[in-house]
Amino acid sequence: MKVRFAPSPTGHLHIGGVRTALFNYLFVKNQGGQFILRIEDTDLSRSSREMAEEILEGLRWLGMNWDEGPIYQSDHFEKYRETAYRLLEQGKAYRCFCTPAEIEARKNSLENDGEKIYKYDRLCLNLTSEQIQQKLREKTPYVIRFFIPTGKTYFKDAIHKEMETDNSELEDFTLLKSDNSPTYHLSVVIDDCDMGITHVIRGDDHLSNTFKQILLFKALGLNPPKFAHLPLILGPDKKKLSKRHGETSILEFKKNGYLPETLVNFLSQLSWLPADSKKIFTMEELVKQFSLNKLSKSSPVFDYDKLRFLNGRIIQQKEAKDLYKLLAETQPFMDEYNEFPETKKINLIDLVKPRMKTLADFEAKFNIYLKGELNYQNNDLDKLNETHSNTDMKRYLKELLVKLGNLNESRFGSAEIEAELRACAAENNIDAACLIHPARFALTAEAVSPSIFDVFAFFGKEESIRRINRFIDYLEKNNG
RNA sequence: GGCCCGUUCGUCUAUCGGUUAGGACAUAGGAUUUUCAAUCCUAUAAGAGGAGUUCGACUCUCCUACGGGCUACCA
Repeated sequence: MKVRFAPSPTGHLHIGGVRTALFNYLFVKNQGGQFILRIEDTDLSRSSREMAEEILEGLRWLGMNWDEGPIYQSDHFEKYRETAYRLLEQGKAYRCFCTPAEIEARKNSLENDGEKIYKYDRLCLNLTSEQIQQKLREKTPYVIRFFIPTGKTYFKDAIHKEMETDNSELEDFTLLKSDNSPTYHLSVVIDDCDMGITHVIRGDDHLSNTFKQILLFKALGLNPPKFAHLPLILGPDKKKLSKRHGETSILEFKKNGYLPETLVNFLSQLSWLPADSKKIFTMEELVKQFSLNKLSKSSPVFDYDKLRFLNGRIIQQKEAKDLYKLLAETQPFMDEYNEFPETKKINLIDLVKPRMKTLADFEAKFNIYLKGELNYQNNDLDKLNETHSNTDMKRYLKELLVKLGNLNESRFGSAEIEAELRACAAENNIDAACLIHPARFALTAEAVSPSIFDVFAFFGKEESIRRINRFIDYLEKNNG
């Protein structure tokens, strides 16, 4: 068995394309076959090598390694041309000298039986050989059109079941453009055949095209592969998710701090439900249980909430040292922390990771915990003031400083600090919260943090005291 | 306009003629906690509408509505 993922490098690799690649991958690995990567760059003017590279990078990042390729269609132009001319000689295709403008005009104006014409009217099919020779001598540009035979075309789609159309619905589509380059239909059919593709798994947007391609396969005396058309992913607005939806390039997700496992798990749950909806699966586990006929036919909507949820869960499950590596690889802000010891950074990651939804979320924490960028003027302080006056905070924090001062640097651990703090609260006849909340804000300038005692321990005695004093100074300078 | 595909909680989905229509995300409440997150518990919430077939339909058929796709010398 062989499948291919065949993106065209005319834009970024978007999430829909990734899903198509993933389902191809899961299917063929489950079957023990090969996954081939083919770059459909027949439209030279719109394709670029940079985009192709980006597609490869995206697939690699997600862990979908291909067994063959990348194969570039632009390397096979000669073959496509030959095939088109062979069909021409066999009378299965014909030259068309009409310009796009002429065809457009006829489609718009001509009506027979009050019906609007929506197909090419086969004007050039009736050209005599003299007329054709004349046009060729005049060097009139032409395209080669496929002649759609009469009859009906059937195929069985793995997801949509039986498909059928009357060939009269189909247009004599172009095989070879006037610049001698092939159209998509020609190149896919030839390549799918040459590469021995057994299953074509692609988006629903190709469902109608399939009839044309089957006719082409048959005209060439070839057996069409099996087809499976995946429902298209919709954006939150229920429109097809595509480049139009903004930053949907897969690498954008990487940049924004999503993990490959997140995308793979999330995407695998679109149109399919891997056994346990609670579990996070590895690629291997997904491969094991994948089956094409368990896919749903309807279009799923892309849900960012769920994506974030999954990403947060996966971050939590990761070891801090692995997260450190991932951060270093994907998040440029990490460069600003080169002078900090690695163990310190890993400790911080361990401390804050339960609250992180994306790798990018770590940046704010690094700022606060390592760089010490404390901006006291924020809403959190206002909220804090609702229950803790500045005067009280100052007083209690000073008491706390005394207690902390008694602690030996070597005994500055979470449990010891908690004991000291609670003792301090008891002596002053106040709730521990009256110390904890101001302390949290003094250390982080935030109302939310990991366990405050762990935060103390992370900073160590010296830095903890420094930060508290800094906050006290701030309070003294601002409204006493 | 024509042809095609689709339609179960707000979202992703389970069910493959007989279920109190299940789970997950989100939302709300509770437990826990120093805060938040996490975790655990609970709640809210669905078969587009209409005909048929059947003892019985979310499941099969048809119609309508809605959504999407295709209708290029783009893929």
